[in-house]
Amino acid sequence: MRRDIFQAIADPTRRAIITLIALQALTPNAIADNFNTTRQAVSKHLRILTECELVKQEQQGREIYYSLEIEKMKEIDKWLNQFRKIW
Amino acid sequence: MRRDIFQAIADPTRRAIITLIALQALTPNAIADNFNTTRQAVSKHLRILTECELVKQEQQGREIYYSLEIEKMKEIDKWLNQFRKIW
DNA sequence: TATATTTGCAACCAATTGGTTTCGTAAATA
DNA sequence: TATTTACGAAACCAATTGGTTGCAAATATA
Repeated sequence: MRRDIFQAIADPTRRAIITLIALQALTPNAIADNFNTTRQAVSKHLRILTECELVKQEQQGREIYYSLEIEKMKEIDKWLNQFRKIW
Repeated sequence: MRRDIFQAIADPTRRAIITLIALQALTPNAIADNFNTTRQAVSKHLRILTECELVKQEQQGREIYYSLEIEKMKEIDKWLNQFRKIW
């Protein structure tokens, strides 16, 4: 299964999740509350984000807090570098 | 049909095409020669890239030269800005 | 004029996607 | 202990994707 950061940010809901958890760690339910979607749908997005290491988890009792692996975002920035020489 | 720049760069072949035509305008056949794919497949990728205005065409006789709309690439950079405040 | 080349476009196909429903498990609470 | 809550995972579904084949139009060449 192809799973890279560019595919991860292709989905608008995932981009919104990324923006959301960039500021603070949130549980799947808390994330779902911010969108017009179900907890399960968010869960699937989180799995994809986890698989490409864009997101890290922290278990706290029965809750799991998700937050952004900000370092990974720099990979997009790195890819853009080749175009910075032009623009 | 959803068609934005993030979805456009999700495909690795399209990213390679973008890199290729960033330096020089090329025809679909010339682009296809660079990959292990057919002219028609490249053509479909070019259509997607054109639809989200990442690519511009220039007709020259029966040939069509495709080149990168470099300004559009800045939209990705713009989206990354919100994370630059953090990293 | 007849033929070859370059291309876009439509039809089709298998694989993947985003989503839902359902289920099982683990932790908190009554 | 029984119930509720939070969650991941699996099965399933419709829509989309990347790719192919085939064709028609336009330009170049013999």
